[in-house]
Amino acid sequence: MNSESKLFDYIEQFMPLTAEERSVLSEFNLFHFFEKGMVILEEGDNTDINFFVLEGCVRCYYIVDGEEKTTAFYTENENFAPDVDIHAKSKFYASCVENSIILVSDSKMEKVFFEKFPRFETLCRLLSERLLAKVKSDFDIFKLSSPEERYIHLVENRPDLIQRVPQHFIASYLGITPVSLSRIRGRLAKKV
Amino acid sequence: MNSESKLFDYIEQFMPLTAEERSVLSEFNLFHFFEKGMVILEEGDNTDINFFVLEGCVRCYYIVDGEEKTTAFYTENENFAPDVDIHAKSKFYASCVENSIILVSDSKMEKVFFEKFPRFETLCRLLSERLLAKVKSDFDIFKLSSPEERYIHLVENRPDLIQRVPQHFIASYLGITPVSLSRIRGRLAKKV
DNA sequence: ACTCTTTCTTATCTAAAGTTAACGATTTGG
DNA sequence: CCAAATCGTTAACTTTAGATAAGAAAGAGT
Repeated sequence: MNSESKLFDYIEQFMPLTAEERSVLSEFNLFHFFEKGMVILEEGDNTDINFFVLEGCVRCYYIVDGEEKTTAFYTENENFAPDVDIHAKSKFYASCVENSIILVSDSKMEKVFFEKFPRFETLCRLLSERLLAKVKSDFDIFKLSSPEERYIHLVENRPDLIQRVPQHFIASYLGITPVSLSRIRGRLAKKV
Repeated sequence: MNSESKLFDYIEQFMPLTAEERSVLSEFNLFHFFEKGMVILEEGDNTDINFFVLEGCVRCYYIVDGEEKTTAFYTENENFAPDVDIHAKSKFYASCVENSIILVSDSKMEKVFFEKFPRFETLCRLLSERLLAKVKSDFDIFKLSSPEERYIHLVENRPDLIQRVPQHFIASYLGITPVSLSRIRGRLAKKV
């Protein structure tokens, strides 16, 4: 299956696309291929940009005192942007954990599309609200849990991440150090 | 200033309201007054409900093993809903930390209003996207910080909360126990 | 004023996370 | 195929959080 049909398939989970909508989407030249390790966003970059991961895995991280601190992973059909304020500067970096196909858009494309197809605005509002609820709920669970519980939760809910992402990235994603994560894994292995 | 003009003022930060829009908003009977301590949402409640705090302060919390675990506070001009899926059941509680004026709406009202005034959909999308970015950023900061740093961050960024909310609620909001927060405050007091 | 609750602090002990450093194992690049 | 970098584990030690209990301080209700 090619990249374009993956995108159409994803959108059609929520609403069917007309031929015209497909064609306008195609004209945007949205698709970009990035190799593993490539940095697609840096601190200080312009924020009028939106990423939608069609295939692969992207890691977002801050650099604090020279150290990378991972805060998020985005995989198939997840999207992210550095900031809502398109005139701001990004505070974090993003790089590809794997070879990835990513849709890159900006507010101008978005505007054209929303004006041409207003029902997309509804879709985006719903997706945005849904995502907001998910992030809030994840945040709640994070606060309610100990590091060990957070790791268990991740293993149960995103087992793919454990497989495809190096462990020291997972550690800061869990808000702990790599050493600490290694110990937690050791403890859990003994318990079984 | 009455409650209604506070609402209009808030919306007009983003876009001017026509007389008709104001009148439709007024007809909805959105305004509700709740006294300090009142529980406005319980675990298991229907989720087709949306709260917008016009005045006062609401605390959201889970009950885990019989203990209240606070995860969020909402104050002036902040809104929240128990879930995006309006057919779900709420997983958390919400109660008023202070006497509060709250706008309570549901998806039916929302739909009527969106259909009558489509540009509200744009406003809501933008607000939702903005909020999403804020929650994500807060989550990032939370993960990057130790409990002590999180407390300092809260004191610097939401000093009002420290004043108006009992400390043991703040503690679980910071992901720690009340005892631990008390110690952190003790440590910080000595350092100065 | 007095009691009862709520709230916060303090102390003790235990458990776990942070820090640093050292050691293999694996991967990467020449 | 070797050298270098990356990645994960382990260990020693320090710091901090969790659990529990006890007590002080402040508020609420009678």
